Amino acid sequence: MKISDLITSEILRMLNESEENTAEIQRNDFAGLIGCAPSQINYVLSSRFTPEHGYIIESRRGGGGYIKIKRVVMRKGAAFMHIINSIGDSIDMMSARIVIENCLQSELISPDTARVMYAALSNNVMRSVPVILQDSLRAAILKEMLLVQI
Amino acid sequence: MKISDLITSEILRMLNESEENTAEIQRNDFAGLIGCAPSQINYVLSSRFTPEHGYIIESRRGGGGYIKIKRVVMRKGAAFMHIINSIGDSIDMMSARIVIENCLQSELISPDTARVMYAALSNNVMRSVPVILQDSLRAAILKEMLLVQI
DNA sequence: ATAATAAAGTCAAAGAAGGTCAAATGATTG
DNA sequence: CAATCATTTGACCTTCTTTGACTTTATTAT
Repeated sequence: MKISDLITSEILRMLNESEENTAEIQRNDFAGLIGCAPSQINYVLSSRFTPEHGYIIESRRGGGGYIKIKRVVMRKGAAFMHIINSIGDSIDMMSARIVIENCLQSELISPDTARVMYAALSNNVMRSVPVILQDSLRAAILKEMLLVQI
Repeated sequence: MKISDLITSEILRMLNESEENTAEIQRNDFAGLIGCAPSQINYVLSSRFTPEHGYIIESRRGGGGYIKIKRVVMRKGAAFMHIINSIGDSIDMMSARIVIENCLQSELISPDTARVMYAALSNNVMRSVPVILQDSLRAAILKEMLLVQI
């Protein structure tokens, strides 16, 4: 019964139906169709269709305005390098989860591998080092694990 | 009559009734139904529905949040638990390597999984924490990763 | 050009969950 | 009986969602 999920799945449906991996919407109309505040479309886009998730957004305001959501498809090596570079020296658990889910969804890694990754980054592990070191440790572990996937 | 036991049996009932070996609850509603503090649900989950017990928990916060309890089939059970228990709170890299090779030999884990494990325990990772913490960190990571192999 | 109109963007507040931790209490065992 | 272990509770924290008021940008009609 979550509106965000409805919006998400509707966009995904449009993307799947499109030959171009592109969905184009009119924000206000779309919001009216779903039955939500227009700004909620922005919320969904910025929380689930970011470059980290593998999407590019393009839009125009004013009369005849639109929002275009493009799904980008990369080859494995390039995709991983991109992901690894985006991690940097430090990452919090939320972002790490997004990275793993994204890899899983685009089938860059198997569910088995994802589970091992989650395990290596779990709270139980993080608890064994001081809080100040956790984000950098998490980044180090995640990057190493992604590196061997290439 | 212990409330924890009530919660436990209620969850088990839901699992048994489910075709998917999955129970999904709304923490606050469920707590209200049972008549206990919401946080007690967490207590029960973390004391009786852990990976060691053969369950995987997944949850989301915020509006429309939920807790999903999945029962997983333990196919490797006993031998595995023995290995995990033998690790203790601290392990050096040589011993860790032996553990992984052992699991690999006995086909408890796949070569892919072994590679991820080695990555998570690599020097690059260890370098990000003080030397005194390295052996305990290594043990924590290894145990968590083995635990999800069950 | 200007003004009116038609989009989309931003941001912060409020609401809706679940998570954590430690203190208090209760149960078990040596 | 003391010590340890398990349970219960509540206060506080973090994350996710929803909404709406206000801003910015583009187009169109005057």
